[in-house]
Amino acid sequence: MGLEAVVFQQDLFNYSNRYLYSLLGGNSSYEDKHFSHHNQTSDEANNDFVNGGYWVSSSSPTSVEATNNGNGSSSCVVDGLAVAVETTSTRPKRRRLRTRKNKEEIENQRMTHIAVERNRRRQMNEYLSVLRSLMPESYVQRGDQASIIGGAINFVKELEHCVQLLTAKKEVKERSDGSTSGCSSPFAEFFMFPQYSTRGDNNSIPVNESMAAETQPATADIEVTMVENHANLKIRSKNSPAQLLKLVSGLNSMRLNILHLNVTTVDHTVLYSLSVQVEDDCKVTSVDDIATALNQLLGRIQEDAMLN
Amino acid sequence: MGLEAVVFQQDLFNYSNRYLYSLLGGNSSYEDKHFSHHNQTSDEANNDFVNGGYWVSSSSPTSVEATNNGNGSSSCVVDGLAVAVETTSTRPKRRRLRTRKNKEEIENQRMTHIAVERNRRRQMNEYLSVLRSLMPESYVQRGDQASIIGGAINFVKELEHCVQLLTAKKEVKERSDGSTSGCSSPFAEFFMFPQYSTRGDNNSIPVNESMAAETQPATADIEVTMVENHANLKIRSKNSPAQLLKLVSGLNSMRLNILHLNVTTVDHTVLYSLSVQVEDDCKVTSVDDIATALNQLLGRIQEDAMLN
DNA sequence: ATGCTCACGTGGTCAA
DNA sequence: TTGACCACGTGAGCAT
Repeated sequence: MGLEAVVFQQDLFNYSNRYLYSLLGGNSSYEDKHFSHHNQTSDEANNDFVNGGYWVSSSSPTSVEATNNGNGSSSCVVDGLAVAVETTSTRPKRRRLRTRKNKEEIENQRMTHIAVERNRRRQMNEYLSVLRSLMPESYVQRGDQASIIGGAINFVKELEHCVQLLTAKKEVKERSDGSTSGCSSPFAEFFMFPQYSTRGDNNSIPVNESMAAETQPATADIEVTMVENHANLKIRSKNSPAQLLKLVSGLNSMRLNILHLNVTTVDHTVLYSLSVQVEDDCKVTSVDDIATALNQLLGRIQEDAMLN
Repeated sequence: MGLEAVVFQQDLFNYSNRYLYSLLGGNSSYEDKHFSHHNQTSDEANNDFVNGGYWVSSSSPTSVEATNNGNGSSSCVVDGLAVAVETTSTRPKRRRLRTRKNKEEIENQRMTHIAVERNRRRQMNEYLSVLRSLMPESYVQRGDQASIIGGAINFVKELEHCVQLLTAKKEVKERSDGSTSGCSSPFAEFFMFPQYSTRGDNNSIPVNESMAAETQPATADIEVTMVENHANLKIRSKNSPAQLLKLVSGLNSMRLNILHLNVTTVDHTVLYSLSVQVEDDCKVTSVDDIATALNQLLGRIQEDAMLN
């Protein structure tokens, strides 16, 4: 292998060799590159067609393959170079061996670098195609990847606008007008007359009649309303691990049968909104009883979270 | 400037001049490059800030401008090159002129190409930053541009889900009849490509590769989609006592952290729609794994309900 | 021919 | 050191 001869015929340019290599490897052996690589890329393409339909993010096998192919082609090219220069070099062999190992390692790193970079590009394109797939056609006329994310911008704006509109319409249906402007904490606007509230400025509820609540502090915002044997519960609290599990378990043991449940998490605040059926053998039947029981339950859950 | 001397000390390689030039120009003479080009790029930047702020998808004006600027800067460079060639070459003058013109033009095109490409990259980054700016913080922890569009995928899904929910709620409020194009069973329209389905007419998925699913029958309609470590789960099943409790418990023990959960009950059919975060120590990471685990979990829950 | 887009290989840089 | 990310310049392909 005359590889080393080429590399060290001039010690001056430590880097330019790499460039010459890439030059010749990139230009003269073009068909070589497109042979060794095109197989790979077409395989990838096929793979993506099979997997991509179902969105499986398996990136590792292809990258390994790419590395192998890259090594194969590169060594071949370098051999070609070596023959031409072998006649001109007269260096001792020791240095050649040491430096050869060095070069090998550098080549190795280089190939992994190439593979990694290729992977990165591929993942990006996968994401782009996914993003494109879940947008309506009109937002992405040009398949251009800049246009895709441009269309995503518009689409997100549109969706947000849509959500805003719908929630506004829903809000205006409930006639909860006006008081949403100064709500600093999330979900605060969901509570009209909470039995328990963590907010200090407990306005709009001047004399809360839930005297039972005063014996223990509020662990969360809790609002309970009831019609016949159906109750609507709204709970806003800090999130904690397994909170939902314990809450559901507690309600279950309280003989409150969950019909609808909606939990929404924003940052570390979570809002539970549920409608439950008060079973016949349930011990707590009034709104205040339920609210108190909920407050105790959430207090226990919080304590649990503290300990763990 | 010793740059050109290096470039033309060998006439052998017709292309390598370009490469060596770009090498030295790109690496060693960093400040040089940033002298001649930076005027241009900064002008472009200003211009794009004016246009880009308004979201005008006009790629042509900027490109034209880039071309002009590229001409100016490139001619400068080429002049420098020409001087260097005069001293070392001994060719007749006619050819020199022709080739010089040729070289000039090629250099010209090259510079415009560079400028265009640079513009393209810049525009892409602008789009990315815009897209990032209008997403909540939690969707884009890592400022990575792959993560940005990954987060955008999640965000779009979440928004779409939200819209679907709101419109569905509005619809169901106005009319409770199941006239949605012949869907006999409720919630059937929520499933696009379920991994498990209780419906016999499993059309539109001719050869689903999830062979693991066939080993056991579907206990419910289950659809899992995933992006990064966020998964969206849709489950439709028959209602049974404490089903939700067991489901939440099961997900908890599977290290699937529930971010959003929505359960809706109609008659004896219940639809769970939840978005979960796949924790780092989770054993099931692929969509099929999760779907299979869900199917098993629901099967166990159903068996439990049978016995009690 | 020209413009535009993309994939590629590469060097620089920042953090673990 | 290593790995991840990014910007860069460059050649190819595909449209106008």
